Amino acid sequence: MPRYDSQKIEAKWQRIWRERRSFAVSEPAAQPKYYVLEMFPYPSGKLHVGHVRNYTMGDLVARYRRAQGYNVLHPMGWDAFGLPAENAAMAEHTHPARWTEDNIRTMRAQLQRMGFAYDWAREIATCHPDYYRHEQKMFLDFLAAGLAYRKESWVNWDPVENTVLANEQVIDGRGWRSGAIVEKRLLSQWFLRITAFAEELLDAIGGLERWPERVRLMQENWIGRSEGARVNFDIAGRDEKVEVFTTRQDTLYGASFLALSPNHPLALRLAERDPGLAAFIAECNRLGTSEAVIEAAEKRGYNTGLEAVHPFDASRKVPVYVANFVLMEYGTGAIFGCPAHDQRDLEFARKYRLPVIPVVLPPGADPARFAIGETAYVEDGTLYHSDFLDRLSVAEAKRAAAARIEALGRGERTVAYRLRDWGVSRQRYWGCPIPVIHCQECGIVPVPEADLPVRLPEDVNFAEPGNPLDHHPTWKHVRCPRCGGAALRETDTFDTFFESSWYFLRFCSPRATQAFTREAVQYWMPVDQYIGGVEHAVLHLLYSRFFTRALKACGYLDFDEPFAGLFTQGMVCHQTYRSEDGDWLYPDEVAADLAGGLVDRTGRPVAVGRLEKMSKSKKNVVGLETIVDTYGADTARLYLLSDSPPERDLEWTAAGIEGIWRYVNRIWRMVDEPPLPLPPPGAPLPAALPPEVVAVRRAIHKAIAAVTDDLDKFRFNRAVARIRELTHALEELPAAANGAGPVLREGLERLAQLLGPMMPHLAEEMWERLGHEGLVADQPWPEADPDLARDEQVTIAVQVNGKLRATLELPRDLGRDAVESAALALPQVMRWLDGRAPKKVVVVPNRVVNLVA
RNA sequence: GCGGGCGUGGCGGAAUUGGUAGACGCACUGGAUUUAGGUUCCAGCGAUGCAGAUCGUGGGGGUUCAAGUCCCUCCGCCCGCACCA
Repeated sequence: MPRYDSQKIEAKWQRIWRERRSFAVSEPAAQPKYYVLEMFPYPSGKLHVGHVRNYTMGDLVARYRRAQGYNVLHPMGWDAFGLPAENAAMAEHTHPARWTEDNIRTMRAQLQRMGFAYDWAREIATCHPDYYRHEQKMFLDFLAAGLAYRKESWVNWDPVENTVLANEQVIDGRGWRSGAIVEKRLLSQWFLRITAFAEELLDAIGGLERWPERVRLMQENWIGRSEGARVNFDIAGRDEKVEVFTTRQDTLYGASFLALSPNHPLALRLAERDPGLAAFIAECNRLGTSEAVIEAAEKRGYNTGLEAVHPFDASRKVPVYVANFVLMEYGTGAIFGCPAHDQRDLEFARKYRLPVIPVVLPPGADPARFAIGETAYVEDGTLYHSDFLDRLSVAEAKRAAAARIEALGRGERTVAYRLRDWGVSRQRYWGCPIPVIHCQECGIVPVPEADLPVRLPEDVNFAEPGNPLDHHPTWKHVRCPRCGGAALRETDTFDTFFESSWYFLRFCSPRATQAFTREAVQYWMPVDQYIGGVEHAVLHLLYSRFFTRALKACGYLDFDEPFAGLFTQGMVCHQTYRSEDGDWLYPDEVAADLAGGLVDRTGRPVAVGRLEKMSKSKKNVVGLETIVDTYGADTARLYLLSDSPPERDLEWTAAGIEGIWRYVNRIWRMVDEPPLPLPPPGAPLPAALPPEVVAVRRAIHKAIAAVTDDLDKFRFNRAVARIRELTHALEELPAAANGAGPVLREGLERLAQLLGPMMPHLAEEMWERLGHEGLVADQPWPEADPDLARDEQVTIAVQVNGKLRATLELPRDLGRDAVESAALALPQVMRWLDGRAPKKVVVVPNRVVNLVA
């Protein structure tokens, strides 16, 4: 039996699409626009099957919307700056640019072999000066608008690599690559003022209707809005104030201490004359900021000896501590402690024997006997021991206390956010240079626009540790653009999230001399359907939302939200294997022995590990080449779309891909050697068809309706199941019946169209074999005939006392009485009713009839 | 700790949103074709039972003519955030 020659056929259609420029788009067009985008990849080397799931989904959406008549923008590019290129440069003695270009070439070819309908004329790579020059300009505009600034801040510092690490790059307190214990270090860094948009970013989440609930919640939590008050405490005997932030101003009468962050300005000043405090602060700073370190660290404080005066009652004074758990970055870097109503404050108070004063009485509790034990009371209740707040609820007391604070001029209501400004400086070579110059005389001087781009030097040395830009012999030495004196370039580069925060705009006019043209962005944006991994829920997706607003503030564009619809796809997983020595093995290094056990190439037993996300480190990857060479791109694509719902993880198995391959060949046989002669294209259907042929036509139109609905709702696995049902129906078409040929033609044509977004090469080949001239990709999406898509006969479940006893085949929309009498006439029903008349009859039209005896 | 999600055959999953539980597929079993394997075709495939039938969607309880779906409660797994004042 001839097999489907995927290699030949796929290459043929890829060539035809390319020659016809089938997927090139321009704006404006008469049709409505649709922008589909998959999160662009980092060119890390080679793609494996795990990488292409979201591209397959994006391509499905692009081709489907195109068939529906939209002018579809579906671009692809490369998020090309990043640390792995530098690591490779060091390990393999190559240049990051070269390594990156090589990977891009490989991965581009891989994507092209998958047959994705990208407009390759719009391809971009963020490491090219033609791309990054625009973000240097944006940065200068942000700087002028006060949205970028430089400040000293505490960062994770890797003492071996000599660079700042992001929080994500610190694992168990150690650098992810060097394994060195990460230090806190105070460094001057560039920041983007994302907090200026905190409120707006939070409020607008409500309007992101086509975003997953999960992602919206994660962003909400990340921004972390808290309403409260800033309150000033006077320091007794000094002309000094400490401002604290609190959300529990209602519990001020329960205050028993103040705590300052180790990096609070007052703490630092006190430390100058208090060696004990200085030592305590130094120790706090030695500890990293990672989760594990924080978890292990006990709550510790240092009593400064100062006393703070209660804002409502000058006769009350509380001690002032410096405490390791108070964050300088949140609120004001100082808190007041109310141990009775905050668990952390309670633990601190118990340790340092500070008073625990309950001021909120739980409902029904006896004020004379209520006491705090091991657990702080954080629920609602009635205020007591609190002067003017007595007898108020927590909410009322918050309002009253805030009003009093404001009336006394001791503070004000305020809102605090968890969100911090985005530190964008990295001590790295393979990134976009930050376009500023440091001049002894003039301070920080922006690089004049005429001098952009600030290009990376090509002759760099990775042998020395640290930032190659910094120890490059000449690059950083420049003249100050303002005074002309000797000055130094900024040698930090941008965080690579900078590039990905606006690439979707560049795709709209990728060859424009400016970052993007207003017209193109006006036409294409926002992205109608964005597809990517949930791991970017708060990073890239939040940064991009911020960037869009920042660009709007600088006059670049006129909208706020970049992504109207977001879909987060699940990962592709695969079994892991380990050799006797504990080394990971690739799936193709593992074979079954005669007894059915698994062995490696030397015949030694192999341990089967957990099902895990495909990753190079665990070697549980299946190369894209292997699969495409053996089965073709379409088979891989259909596998990635079938079985698992797109948002859930998918397990890749050899048996699964074999199953899809069998199905591909089954479809292929139907067009290669049709079981009955097909009339020429466009031949009309006979007027009168026998019922069994009409049934097949119904199956065709039901499939069209169901698949269309499923694709609209991102239920790709179900759409595949519907298409397989259609395949069955066509196979069962009675060959001898009148009209069988024309109906088979109709069925195969629709099948080709429905498969088009999923298996585009097979679909084109089918279309051609069916005698059509043009491309199936250029055909409009089929429409279901509503009369055929709806059944004329329906199966009605007949229940007696809620249990299924029989089914009835009846005409659709038959009257209640007729359904009831048909049910009552059934012998099984008569038996179960045992001659009695039902007490109650429930008829659900076209579904069920329930007879209650 | 806080927030969210999930739990259906041996497995991935479906169930018109309260109306025939298990679509579609994987694996498996039997048969046909084949020298054989593979492919292909036919049949079977939740559990118990010879059968009529009974039970069955993590456990328990409830609402309803009717519950995988709604409510309460417990159990288990997964993800995110986490000294945030």
